[in-house]
Amino acid sequence: MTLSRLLVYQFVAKLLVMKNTEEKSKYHHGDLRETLLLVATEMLQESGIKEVSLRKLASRVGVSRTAPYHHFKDKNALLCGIAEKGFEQLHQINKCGSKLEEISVKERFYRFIHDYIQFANNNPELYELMFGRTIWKDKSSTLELRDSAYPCFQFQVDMTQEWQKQGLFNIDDNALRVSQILWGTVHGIAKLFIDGIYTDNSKIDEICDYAVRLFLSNST
Amino acid sequence: MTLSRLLVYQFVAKLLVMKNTEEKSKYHHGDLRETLLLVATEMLQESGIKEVSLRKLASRVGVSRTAPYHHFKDKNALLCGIAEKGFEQLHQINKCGSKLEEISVKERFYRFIHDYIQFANNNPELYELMFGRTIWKDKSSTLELRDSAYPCFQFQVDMTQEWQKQGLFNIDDNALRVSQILWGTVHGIAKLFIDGIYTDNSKIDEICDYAVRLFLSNST
DNA sequence: GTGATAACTAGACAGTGTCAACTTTGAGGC
DNA sequence: GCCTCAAAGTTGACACTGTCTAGTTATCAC
Repeated sequence: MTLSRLLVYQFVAKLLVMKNTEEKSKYHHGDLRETLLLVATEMLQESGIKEVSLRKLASRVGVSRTAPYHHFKDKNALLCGIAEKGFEQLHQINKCGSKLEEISVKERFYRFIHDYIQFANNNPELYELMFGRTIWKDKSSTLELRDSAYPCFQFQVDMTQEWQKQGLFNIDDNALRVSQILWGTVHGIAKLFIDGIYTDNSKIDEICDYAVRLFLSNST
Repeated sequence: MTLSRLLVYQFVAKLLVMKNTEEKSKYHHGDLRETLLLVATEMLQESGIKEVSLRKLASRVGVSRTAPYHHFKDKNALLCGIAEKGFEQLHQINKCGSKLEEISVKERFYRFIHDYIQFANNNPELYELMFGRTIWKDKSSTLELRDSAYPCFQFQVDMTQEWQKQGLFNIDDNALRVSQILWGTVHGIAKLFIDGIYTDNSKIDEICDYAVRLFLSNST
């Protein structure tokens, strides 16, 4: 709903900017909110969250220091906006992986673990932000962020339920709890990698292998 | 308790300073390095890493803004110093848990998981610092930090080896890899709790139960 | 056209980490 | 006991940061 309104707004804004001449005054940017999110994500991926400052962002986009405040309540809201898109991406990856019907359940389970950790590894700074306390602790998470993150969380529980039905895990176990352990595992491994404690990236496949083995040594 | 220890410590430090005359000049603090670490840890636990600034710390200790720079190269070095002590604590907890010979291996395994997550939960800000990218990424970790952290990491591998010998895990598996999965799991769950994504602390015991069950459903 | 209002700007303030230059102090060699 | 010197502590300064207030400009609805 907010998204659709946003899209309408962007469309209108672009029309307005291009209305007469392409060299229309730039006092109004036209699509500043989305541009800010894009450039901020770029800065994040390039040089880490520590280098993302509203002032640098603004100057990079070509607006004044305080312009972003008309689109985001504060810096936290901007960060939530970035994380939002991250969750949409991750959700998409999970959905794709679970759809592969030509491979066995066990392989799909491996794929989930592997793709998850790979996503974190390919987008370390984004992942750090998405699951960091900066945006989650102290109820600082935006409503929109929660709207984008919760379905992603829920999907992991749904997948676990599916795995139970297919015999990977005990059907009598509480799916939420099992999912919390599984997610904890991939999250923990991902974190240890991207935080620089596990350093040998070339071992990711092997580690995923072991994870699958430890969890499934009893099944099938 | 931390506070009382701090006060005792400061008292002793002051005693040393006042060795001869009680109104000895306070120009030299006497034990600024250790006091800084203690008070900084306090500030960290009280109100989070975001509230720990060198200037506030200095004023709280009663010295000038730049005094800490004579004992720590920069803020990062101070944070490493705090984390160092955290690792010593965690190592101690692990060692204690592994010594309980009157309970079964399986119970000791449960205790490891439980105590680990409990430690993180009791010291969320400290744990966050200890394993955060702030001090680990970009080779910013101090030599002293690594000296205190690596034995702690190694101990988890040693424990895993012990568990293998006792039949909890396949003896032929690579102990390092198994340990990486196990540690990943407890680390991930701990992080999800302290970062505010898993919110129901009352479920910690149950979650630990499930973790043990998932890993050990094949053994014994 | 005419408000109203959304979008944007500049100025200001209180923070931050850290560098350089200066002062005080205590310990060790004479 | 004095003198030196390095260690410990000081103030001033700089370049940053997020965010508030007040003012300006462009655009939309009427």
